[in-house]
Amino acid sequence: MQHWFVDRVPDPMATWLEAFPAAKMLRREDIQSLALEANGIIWFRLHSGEVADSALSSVRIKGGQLVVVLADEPDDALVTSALSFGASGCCNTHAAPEVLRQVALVVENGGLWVGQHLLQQLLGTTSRALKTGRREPRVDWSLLLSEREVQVARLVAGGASNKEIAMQLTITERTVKAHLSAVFEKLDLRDRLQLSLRVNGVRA
Amino acid sequence: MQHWFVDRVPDPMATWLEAFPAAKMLRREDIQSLALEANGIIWFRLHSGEVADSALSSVRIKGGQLVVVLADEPDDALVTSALSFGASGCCNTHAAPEVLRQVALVVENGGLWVGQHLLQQLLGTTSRALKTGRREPRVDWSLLLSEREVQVARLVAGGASNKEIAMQLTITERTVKAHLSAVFEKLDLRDRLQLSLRVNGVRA
DNA sequence: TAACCTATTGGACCAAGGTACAACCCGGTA
DNA sequence: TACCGGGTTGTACCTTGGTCCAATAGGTTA
Repeated sequence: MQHWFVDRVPDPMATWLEAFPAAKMLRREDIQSLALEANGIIWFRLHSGEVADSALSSVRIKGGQLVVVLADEPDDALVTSALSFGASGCCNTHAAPEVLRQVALVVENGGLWVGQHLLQQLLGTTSRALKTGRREPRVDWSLLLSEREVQVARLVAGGASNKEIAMQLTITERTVKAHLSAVFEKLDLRDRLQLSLRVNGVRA
Repeated sequence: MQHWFVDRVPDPMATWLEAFPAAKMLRREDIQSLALEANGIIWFRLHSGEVADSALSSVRIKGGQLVVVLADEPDDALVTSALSFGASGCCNTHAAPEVLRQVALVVENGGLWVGQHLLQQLLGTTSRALKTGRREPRVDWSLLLSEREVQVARLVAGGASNKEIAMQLTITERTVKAHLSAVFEKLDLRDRLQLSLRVNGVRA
């Protein structure tokens, strides 16, 4: 699964790369000329003030191509217009890496990703689940760790080996182990696979 | 995150345990007396012919308690009534373990899980993403493996060690390794963490 | 029947993951 | 100043994961 991030500027958000290290950046003007395989997700960023229609019209959504809109200021109107244009979802530009992975998970399985507020509107019900205020099931792990430990944890969760992490962060493999030991201790996990499940939200 | 499966019968579906090995089974009559912590998901099974209202009325959805309905024969009416009753989603009783994990992922993050058909109805749009017929992005891994290899792969993906898998399947740890080597070979993966990402759909 | 796939196991072996104990540097704080 | 936490690294050691080569056995298919 390849990920392309399309923006007006060539620099990706740090969170995007954290979510998908292998992702590629594209300028909007480049997207036309490039032949993208169908097997991937295009993340199309909409800056503040932009509307979905005019910006997205430059993208030819070919058969099966999945598009997710990253909105600086998402609202229901923007989401619906994005969906009606053929996008598979819409989320916040500054969403955390875990959220982006979750969105990708849903989208690549043929699902649509819409915000809760919109769903509530659409359903028109007094769904309790929408009102229980469960906003923070993920208060957890990243808050318990130091900044460096979070970096290591995310890379591990993405499948990287200690050696790869060491190179990426330009530190010793030994230091990676030290951070990981601290992470395991703090989160009460026994190995990197458990950590991956925790970070990726697959807790069983 | 604890999972409880509530059914009229005490025997869980095999897929449920594959998805959440640590899940607990409950009879419907037992659910009242049991004090369930808020930190978990209740999977409530509706058999063929049952309607959400009458069956679900036995469940007291306390503050923050997450409920997902497992329907033998889901339809839009059932889903909407389940949601309006306070459930966070509704999916098929016989859904694959990966789908169940995905549903859990969405729900525990405060999302709602609804079928695509319903979403299409609700949106009333001609969303292309809903019509591209992308039903099988996951044609992949399980079809490439033998039955035994699939079992091992799922347990690995859930975070189990070789020793644990060996005990669970009552085979030697050596045999587990053999199966895993075969799995890695067939799926072109390098280690168990990559396998976990693949099975759990976290491919970056 | 021969060929083939799957499941199973053994032994040897190497690589990677993880722990224990200890040390250094640095910035903030009591 | 002394203390503490975070980041860094080292040595040594143990455990787990994974591979290679090899073998047995049951079932299916050409």
